[in-house]
Amino acid sequence: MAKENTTIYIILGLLNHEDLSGYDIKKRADYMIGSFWEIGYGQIYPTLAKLEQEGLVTKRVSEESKGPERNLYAITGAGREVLTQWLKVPEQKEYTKYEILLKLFFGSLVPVEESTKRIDAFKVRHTENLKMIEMFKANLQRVMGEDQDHLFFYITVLFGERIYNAYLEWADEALKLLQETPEKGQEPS
Amino acid sequence: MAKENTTIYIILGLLNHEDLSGYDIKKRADYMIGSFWEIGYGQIYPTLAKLEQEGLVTKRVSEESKGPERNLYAITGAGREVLTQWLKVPEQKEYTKYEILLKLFFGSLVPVEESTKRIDAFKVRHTENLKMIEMFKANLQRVMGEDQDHLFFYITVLFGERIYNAYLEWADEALKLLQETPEKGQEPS
DNA sequence: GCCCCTTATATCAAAATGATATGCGGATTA
DNA sequence: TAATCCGCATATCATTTTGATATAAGGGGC
Repeated sequence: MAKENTTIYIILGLLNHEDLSGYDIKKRADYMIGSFWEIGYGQIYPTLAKLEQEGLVTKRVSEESKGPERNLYAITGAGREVLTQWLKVPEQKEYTKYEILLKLFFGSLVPVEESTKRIDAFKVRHTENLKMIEMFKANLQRVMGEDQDHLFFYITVLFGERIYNAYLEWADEALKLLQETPEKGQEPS
Repeated sequence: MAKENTTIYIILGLLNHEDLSGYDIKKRADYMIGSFWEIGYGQIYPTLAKLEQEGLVTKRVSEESKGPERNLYAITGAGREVLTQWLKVPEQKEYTKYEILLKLFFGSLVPVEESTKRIDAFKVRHTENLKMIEMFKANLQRVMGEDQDHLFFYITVLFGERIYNAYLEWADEALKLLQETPEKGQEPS
């Protein structure tokens, strides 16, 4: 498994639906895959240049005279081929990085309140994320069946729902454990 | 929030318990935080050099004459200070990257079996991870209460348990949805 | 007319990824 | 006994990703 630029496939996958600019790609990606894969301009623009050079996408300047100049990209046959090949390879990158768990892991160095505050903030953040996901889910359920793309989108939304719920359940469990723990026996009795 | 080398704090956190070599750090990290934060030699050795240069750790060559030469690192007072400061800052990096969801998202381009095979492999992988986590949990429950470090370790283990369970539940839900879906209406009737 | 926001492209240093190179010592195997 | 393989241990490198910043045009509000 060589070190592989995954951004390539995200861009090709999005362009497979419609022609987009780099800016559009960022917005689409944030909206549609943002809950499980983040992407920045620092990856998008260089990768678009690379894809164009390799003949997997073509670039044209948008004609609309209003607003700033837009470079619109379109996928080519070769690009579609590369995308399909990638989809047939089973291997998959998967990584998670939770700084909160790192800080909790080393949490015995600081007062317990630091840890509970951290978990509280985590809860707030993911309660918000869960709310968003539930909105997506409700919207999707209304249009499901129109085409099979929606089913795949729906499946990724269900993933988000499960994960955010797991986060919140864990947070409550962790807070309860921290509350039960006597503060190193330093309290006056 | 500047671009921050998190590896620094992992190393300092581990060295805070005992002196370790780069190789030890890798093994400890894999074992203890590997389920939510991965780290490679490519980060460890350069970061150790940087930490030494900044006076946050000191290096000495291990005396044991058996086996290859070992560089043992110890945390300094300044290092402990940096670690504690980091633990007091609430902000936290958090990202997840699931290539499987990317491939499912664009899954309408390939036969449904590709997607189900992918999810099956995902299940196998995480069933294994869950089994490992349950072992950790059982071991920890036996030694809990001995010192408060175990509680924090336990809390991170509970996180893994929740997450892996969520993965498996989602996988079954997704497989069910894919099975229910007619294959683009191409079957003879 | 001025300020702020959104659109839009682009670049850069720092950090992380993932693979590979090198070598020692001990155990297994031919 | 020699050959081979594995675990320990340090290290580096190209590629990719991160996260911040630079630049600029156009539209809306005041």
